[in-house]
Amino acid sequence: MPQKRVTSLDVAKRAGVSRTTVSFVLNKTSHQQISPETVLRVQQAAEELGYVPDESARALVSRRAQSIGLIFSRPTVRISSDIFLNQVVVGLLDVVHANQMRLLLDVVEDLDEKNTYVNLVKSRRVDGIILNGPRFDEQALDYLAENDFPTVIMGSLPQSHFCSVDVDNVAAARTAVEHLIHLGHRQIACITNAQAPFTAAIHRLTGYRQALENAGLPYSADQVRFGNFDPQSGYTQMKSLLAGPVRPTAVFVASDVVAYGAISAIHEHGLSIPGDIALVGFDDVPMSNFISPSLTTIRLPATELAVKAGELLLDLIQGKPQEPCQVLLPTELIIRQSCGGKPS
Amino acid sequence: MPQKRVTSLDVAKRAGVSRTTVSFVLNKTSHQQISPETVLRVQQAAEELGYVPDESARALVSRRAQSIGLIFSRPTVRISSDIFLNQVVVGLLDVVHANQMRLLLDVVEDLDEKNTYVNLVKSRRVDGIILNGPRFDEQALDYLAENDFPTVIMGSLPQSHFCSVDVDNVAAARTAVEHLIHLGHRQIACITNAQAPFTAAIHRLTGYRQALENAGLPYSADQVRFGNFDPQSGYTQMKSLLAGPVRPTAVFVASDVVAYGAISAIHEHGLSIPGDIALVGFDDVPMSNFISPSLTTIRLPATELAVKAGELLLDLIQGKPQEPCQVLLPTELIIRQSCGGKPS
DNA sequence: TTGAAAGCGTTACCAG
DNA sequence: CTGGTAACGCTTTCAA
Repeated sequence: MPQKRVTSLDVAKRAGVSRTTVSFVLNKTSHQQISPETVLRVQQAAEELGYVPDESARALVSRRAQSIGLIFSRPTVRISSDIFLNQVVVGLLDVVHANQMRLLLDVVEDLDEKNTYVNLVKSRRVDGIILNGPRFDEQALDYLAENDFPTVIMGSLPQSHFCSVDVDNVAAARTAVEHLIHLGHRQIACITNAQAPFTAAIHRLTGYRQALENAGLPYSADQVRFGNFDPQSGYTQMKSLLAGPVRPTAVFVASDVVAYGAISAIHEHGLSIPGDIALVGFDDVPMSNFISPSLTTIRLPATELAVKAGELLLDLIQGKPQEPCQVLLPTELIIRQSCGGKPS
Repeated sequence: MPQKRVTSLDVAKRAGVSRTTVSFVLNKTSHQQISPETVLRVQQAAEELGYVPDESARALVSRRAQSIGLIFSRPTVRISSDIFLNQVVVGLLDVVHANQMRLLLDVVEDLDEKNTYVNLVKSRRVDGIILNGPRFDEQALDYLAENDFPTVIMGSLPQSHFCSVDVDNVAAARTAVEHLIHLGHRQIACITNAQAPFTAAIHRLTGYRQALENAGLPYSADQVRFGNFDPQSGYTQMKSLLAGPVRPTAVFVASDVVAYGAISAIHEHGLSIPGDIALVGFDDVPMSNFISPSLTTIRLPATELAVKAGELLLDLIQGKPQEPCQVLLPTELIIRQSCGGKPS
């Protein structure tokens, strides 16, 4: 007989009070004044019995699931090598812990209408949702918007009125490419972090283009490739770039992890970094300081973004008026060895 | 007025039937025979109204939370750079999706008694638990054992009777070190993947020791360091190893990510890999094929482990008799460049 | 074949 | 200050 449940009634009996009183004590419902000794008796009884309230029952009546959903908007395969996500989880875990809540994790695959986060919302399993890495074609969000369900976007979705937390991807990418330009590079290629539907990919690409154009350099689609979250895609796209008619002297890879693959392809081609080709990444994931060559990159405050998103969401859930709702956190160019800006 | 909830009663009214019928239709309770046209009418009504049952209510009465908990037994900081976890999440997500369940993520920090998974269990938030990376001092598990709550350990916990899914860490580590020995190395150091309380760390260390002893080589604690899940620890411990009196010609690093740090330290010391020092890792995370030098390592079937763990857990939850409950999956030595076993 | 009614364990209102 | 009692939305037994 597993799970001999302890209910609030058991606690009540043991403490010689009613269920109501137990509830008041355990929830610190201070409206009602309860004698200190009763409080103690109840607490003791609860302690002895190892009583923990049933969350389903509590959720049913309080209309609070006491948990939030973290949704990754991408196929599961694209999660396997994206270390960036770990930092998001860590940040969110901290926030939910601080608020006695729980974290539910899910994924929405390409345009998968069946298993969307809308179900999560409608079934009241979560009190709010954080959508990570939105795509332009995000459609299920409309429902959330109409019902103004507590939602925070991690990333940017133009023309949406959701609360969001992000960095200025355009500016950050521009900074990365400008660094390359200042170093004297003129033939600069770009491998994005993800496919086109992902907003961050387009924004970083835009930054790349702006930097080129500001410097009077031509932008050519021939020098652009789309990565796909993992090193393999970086490897493949870099190969493709190297097979082209003009070899770039520098590459801006809009994701560190994708850059690892690009580095491998460059080495395999017998070229050196930064000697033959300079490289700037994006994200500054924990390994980037340790690989060879160490990667010059844009630091993204991943955990802070997550924490901010979590806090914003909790405010939303608690109905706190939250107006300046599009938060941008700063990025930073971290100069290491991969573009020769620093002694090797 | 956010969230104008649609209840089963609304559906019933619209379909011109009772709540009972709605429930029967939607849950395919085939015990009762319902006329096909009624079924259709109900389904249509539910569809039109966008009805999704309230999970709290359902959980309360059915005593099923329809979700499982994935618990990482380590401080959150130790999650940030462990890409291995992503694969676990991916595998589990697949399993829960296939079973209309959800995945709840949590962490238990060092000996943190307050916020343990026991609460998760007692509050009925999850129907079962997967504990990833157990420590020897895991104490909260006792409660689960006593109440035989559905639990699967990812990793090994000696003397426990829980279902578990793991690889043979001892044998795998032995294989890795034997590879080094066959290559002619005699002075082989070891950096573990984690601190001593983590069972996997000790098991891999044991494999290292066995390989040495089988080959008649002396085991010396001087040649052993404890990593801590991240590249930084690998870097630090490798520095410490290099500062010692005897320089190893090979190092077995029981985690790829930790190995990245070790590689960096070796390079910084002006030594080459595999020329001066050969390296074998453990895990075969997605980047290891792309870094320089590419890492010879033990492939751990991470996703498969997770899937197996998830399936085992679901069987347990559904009360299916599950006797051969300690599953070991095979590992494989992947030879790349970091120990010179393969042309560079 | 369908419907009425009784809970599931909690919170919260309203008397005592 | 404390204790009945009515919800919360669903499933399920039992009648009709």
